[in-house]
Amino acid sequence: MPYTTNDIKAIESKWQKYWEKHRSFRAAAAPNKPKYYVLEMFPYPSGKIHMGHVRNYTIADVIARYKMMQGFNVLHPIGYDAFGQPAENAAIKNKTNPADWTYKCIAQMHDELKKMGFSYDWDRELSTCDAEYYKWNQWIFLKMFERGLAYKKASSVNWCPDCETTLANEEVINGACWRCKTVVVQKDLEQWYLKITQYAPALLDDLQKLEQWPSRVRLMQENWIGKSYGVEIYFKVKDSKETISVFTTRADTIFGATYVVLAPEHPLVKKLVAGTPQAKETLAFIEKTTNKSKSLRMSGDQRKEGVFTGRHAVNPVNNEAIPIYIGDYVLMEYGTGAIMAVPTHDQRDFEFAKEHKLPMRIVIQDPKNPGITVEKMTKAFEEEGILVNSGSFDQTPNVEAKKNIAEWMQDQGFGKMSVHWRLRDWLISRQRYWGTPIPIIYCEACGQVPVPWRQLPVELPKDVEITGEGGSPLARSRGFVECTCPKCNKPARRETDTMATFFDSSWYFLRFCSARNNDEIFDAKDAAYWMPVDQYIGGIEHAILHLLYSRFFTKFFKDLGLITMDEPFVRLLTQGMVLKEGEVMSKSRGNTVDPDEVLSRYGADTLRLFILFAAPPEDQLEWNDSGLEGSWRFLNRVYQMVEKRYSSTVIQAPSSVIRSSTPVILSPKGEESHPDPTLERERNKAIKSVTQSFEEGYKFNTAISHMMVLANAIDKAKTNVDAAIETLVLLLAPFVPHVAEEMWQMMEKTEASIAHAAWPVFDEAALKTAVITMAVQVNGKVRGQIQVAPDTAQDELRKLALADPGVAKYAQDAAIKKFIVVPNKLISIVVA
RNA sequence: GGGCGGGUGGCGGAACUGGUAUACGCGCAGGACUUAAAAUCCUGUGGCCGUAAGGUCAUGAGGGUUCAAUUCCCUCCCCGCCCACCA
Repeated sequence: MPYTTNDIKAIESKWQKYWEKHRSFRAAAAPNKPKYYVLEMFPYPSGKIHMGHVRNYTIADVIARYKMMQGFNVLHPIGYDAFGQPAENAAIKNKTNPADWTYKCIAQMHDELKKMGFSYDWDRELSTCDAEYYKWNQWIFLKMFERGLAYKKASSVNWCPDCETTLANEEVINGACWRCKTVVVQKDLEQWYLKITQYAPALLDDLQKLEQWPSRVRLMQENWIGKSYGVEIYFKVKDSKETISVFTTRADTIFGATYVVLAPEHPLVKKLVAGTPQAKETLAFIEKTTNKSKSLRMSGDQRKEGVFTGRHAVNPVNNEAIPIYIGDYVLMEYGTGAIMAVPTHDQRDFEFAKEHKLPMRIVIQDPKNPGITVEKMTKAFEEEGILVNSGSFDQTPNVEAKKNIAEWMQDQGFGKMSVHWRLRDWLISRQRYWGTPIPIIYCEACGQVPVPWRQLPVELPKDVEITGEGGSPLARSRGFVECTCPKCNKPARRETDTMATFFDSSWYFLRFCSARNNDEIFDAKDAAYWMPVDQYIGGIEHAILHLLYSRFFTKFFKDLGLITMDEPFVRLLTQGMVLKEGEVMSKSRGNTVDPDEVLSRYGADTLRLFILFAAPPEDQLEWNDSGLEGSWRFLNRVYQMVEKRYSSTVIQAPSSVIRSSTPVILSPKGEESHPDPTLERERNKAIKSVTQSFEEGYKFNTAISHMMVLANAIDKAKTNVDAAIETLVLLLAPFVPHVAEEMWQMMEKTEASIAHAAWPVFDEAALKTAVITMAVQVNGKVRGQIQVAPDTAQDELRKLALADPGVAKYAQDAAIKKFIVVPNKLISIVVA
């Protein structure tokens, strides 16, 4: 009797209740038991889960359940990344409070996750917007403040006009806000930063330890941190006491420098142009450029604008006086904010030089085009070549010269070798309400005063109206702002900015180790046992942001002596996107499939199975309704197989359901003593293949196909199938936990729940066959097949192969030049 | 512009270390059951030629190495993602 939607609903809710009642997935540290920490990137609680969540968490759940069956002590927690702007936007729209809205969403989300049957330890569930959680954000901030790692500075920052808040560099994507896509502008503001740059070397070097991360994520982080070796070269300004320091990675081209360019924001600019005829024009240019949005200014193939300052600089290597320009293509934030321009060997300089008719000089000869002149160049030559016009360095390959010239300049005092990083400090202040208050008090007499430990948490006031306008909402709460200085007891005011929400998610994996501990951020013993996270799963979009910040926090905690490991995530899996009709499923595109609808029609197990079967976890997944139907069919088939065999304890289907007319044949249990060797081989093969699919990179799609093969073999065998069915149910358990539990119960096994039954093991000997099929090729083409005993001798193989009629046709009368045997697989005969 | 992935039937995707390409599923076609349909079950299913046996061509295109190439090498085309005036 095929089960129905109602049957499946009954089965799923029955087992969900069972797991809840028995707290089946509660984890407790057990120092003598091997642990496994599986974690998915926790969700923002929007209230409804989407297919991306379902995919992410299903992958994690299968891994968690598999490891449980393998005997690991598994920690698999869940929580909510609950601070952030959507709650504020919703509050404005619905005239509610962000807290009320968020907690309502969390409750909904919680129910949806339960309906998927995920094996979470619900006792550790947490929300970052709980004061008992964000209290520790403040604690961390103060620890950083104490060590000078959290500091406030005025600078030009990224500002999203739509969100009305500042953004970190990592949050600016193509010059636009990562959340709302509004073009980001620059603003001069005093803001809080975390000194992540102090950890730049460790963050870079330790990427090597992350062998089990996708290499592209490591590469993306490497590029983001952006270490480059080069030389800072000092150019004296002619007729002045000033010196311009430029940074270059191309010391080999120093003899080709024909001008110097400063960023418009460079502090020296105003001093240099003062009193020159060019002063007015220069200042106007600076005004114009700095008002331009950063994204516009940085967009690639733009005309390079700039002006001459009227001053000259002296190239230390040849004492040439070269003009000093200001150009919009030079960025103040990188290097020294000044460059030496070598138009012949740098495309950007080349374009600028053409635009402004500046001189050029070739210093690296193109081996493919040795006679070329400056006039004939159409673009910069940026490849390897031999140095010319470079004094005593002439005729050296430029790669070699790079090092030699750098050392020589350093010896001569012309410059010093240095390293520059692309990574900037992390701007964490946000002018928003729904986040962790930054625990700082401003006192006229004492300055920035940290909130004393025992006063934590600094709680978010509830009486703030959220309007979405007019700066930090907290500034409008007098009760919040007005306070007394902890040092001198005089009236003072609180910081009204809140922390970026990425702060919250940078350490939640540690909190999960002791989620209910209110005396400490986490228990050192618990963290030592559970950490690091063995398997982390989430989207590639966090390749830089969240993963880099989490690594930074982990290193900081290690320096505090709280933990001993220096990397938080041993193994990372970045799951692919869910597409529909070739496009990413998203609300804005309106092409989403609601997991709830699928759930109410097919149940969680079918959804889980389909999602895992349709594509390897890292690849994109194309949604397909008939594929879903196929998964339903497969589960149904297996269920009937078990039901037929073990009858009685079946969920009673509603009477309205028309039952199949075929009578169920009840066979007495325990009658089998000699399993069919073919089926036994298939059974062992399935265990081996499914286990391998897990161990070799979580190829769930092939794992499922192997289970299907076993199901097909059971169907074919008809009798003596008990052992094979049992194996199939066990293999299915991590994937489709509810149906597996139900089938397990029908089979009346001793373990009450299959979730903690042992993962099956295979017998290598059972995989052997008495007869194997070998393909026979003649001149590279398969012409026949022969059945032989394993490891048959060559002579025998030769005889048998040539006796095959198909082979004989091509090889019989010909002279055999070669006879190649791939043991137990293939024979290749080469004839003249 | 730079970097990293990819390109296999009508579709999602398999293929160990170079060893019988297309596992498994979807879809499709035919059949069984049914008054009929749904569901279920059985059979077939890369293209071309052939009644068949069989032959032949196929893993983005072209070349190479090899007894043997989806896999290794060279040239090129296309798609996706990330970074991008970083000196």
